[in-house]
Amino acid sequence: MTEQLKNDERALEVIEQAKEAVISAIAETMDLYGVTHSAGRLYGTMYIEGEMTLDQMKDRLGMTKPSMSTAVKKLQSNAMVQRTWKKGSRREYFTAERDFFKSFIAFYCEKWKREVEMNLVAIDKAAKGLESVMNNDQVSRGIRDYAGNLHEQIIDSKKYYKWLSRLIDLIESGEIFQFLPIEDDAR
Amino acid sequence: MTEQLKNDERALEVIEQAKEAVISAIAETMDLYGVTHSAGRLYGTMYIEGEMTLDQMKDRLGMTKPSMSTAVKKLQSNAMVQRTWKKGSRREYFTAERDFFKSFIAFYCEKWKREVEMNLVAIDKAAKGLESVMNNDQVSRGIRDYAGNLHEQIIDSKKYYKWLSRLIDLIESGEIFQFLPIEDDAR
DNA sequence: AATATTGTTAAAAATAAATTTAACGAACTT
DNA sequence: AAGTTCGTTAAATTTATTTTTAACAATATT
Repeated sequence: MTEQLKNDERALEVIEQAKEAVISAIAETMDLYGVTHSAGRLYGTMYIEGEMTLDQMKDRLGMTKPSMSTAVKKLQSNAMVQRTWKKGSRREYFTAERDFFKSFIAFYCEKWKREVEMNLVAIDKAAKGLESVMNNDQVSRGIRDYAGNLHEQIIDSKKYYKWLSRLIDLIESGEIFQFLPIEDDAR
Repeated sequence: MTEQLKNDERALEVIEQAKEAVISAIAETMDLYGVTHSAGRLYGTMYIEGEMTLDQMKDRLGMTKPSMSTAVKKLQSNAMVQRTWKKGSRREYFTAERDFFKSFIAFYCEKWKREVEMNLVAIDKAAKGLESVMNNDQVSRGIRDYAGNLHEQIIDSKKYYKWLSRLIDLIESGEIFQFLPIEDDAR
């Protein structure tokens, strides 16, 4: 083996370790937010390796094709992975969203929207029931007061959901980057 | 049974349903962010019922004390629940953070900080390895270029982590409420 | 038309996570 | 000091989730 080949081999090993460090950090990070570890690893791998097919994924991660298929679907549903078209090929290629700002926006806004929606519906439903108790003078004072206190508490929490809703708008519209610009000095 | 008692009973039933709606919505919401369903239910219950002991929790949720103990610890670690002191009592009382803004800040900033920290460490480590390859002229051109591209990609991603870091500051300092005030018109 | 290739679905197996039972330990009470 | 109360820890159990194996459907290739 020539000197050159040995150097190249060592270099490739170093590169693999570098990739591994980044992929692991991404996977662990995503773990924090309820993404399964292997979906996180897959995202990290695609982020580093670029466009991949299901077969490439299964070889790279040492898993089966069905699990790649489901993991990729999950990531697609979070808008963290997109399917890409390759003319002439029947194969499906997938690309990780490389712009973390877009991933951030898609991931959080999606969840926050569901949070706002679900809770406002529940609050309105609960508030109606509580109001019917509060306004029924056939009911004991103590119980009506109790309903009144609960009512006040849950109505008050709407402030938060409305604020969250405006935060979503601020982020989705990109307006947030006026207050908090992306800086370019990443040394 | 008197008419009054029947009305009260019905009213209490309506109140229970109202609570249940709110608690379920909170639990499902927290599920989205990787909090287990029962920890979510516990938080929701404490949010609605106020201060509780472990024994009250286990009775209310129909679970055992050890699971309440661990769930409450998890919630405490997210700053979503605080221990409260009761003079004269040896018992431990716990209160859910009722200010959702505070919960929001504690929950996300905590995770985002870990995300920034972990990834910046990994990136710096990876970048060092890649630089050693890029600067080694004993290594083939193609491999050095490959390392260079990876290097550029991961260094570029630091922009995002730095931005996220500034977002954390903005939120933790409360400055964000200047741009995005809490509105009080929650009708 | 028969055979590959590619991706998905469904049931089974393996793995991981949550929950309980049981036992312990600390702090108070008598 | 002996007995209680309250909370935690550790092992065992249960439950839920992930992963695989196996079968299938769709599309292309021969």
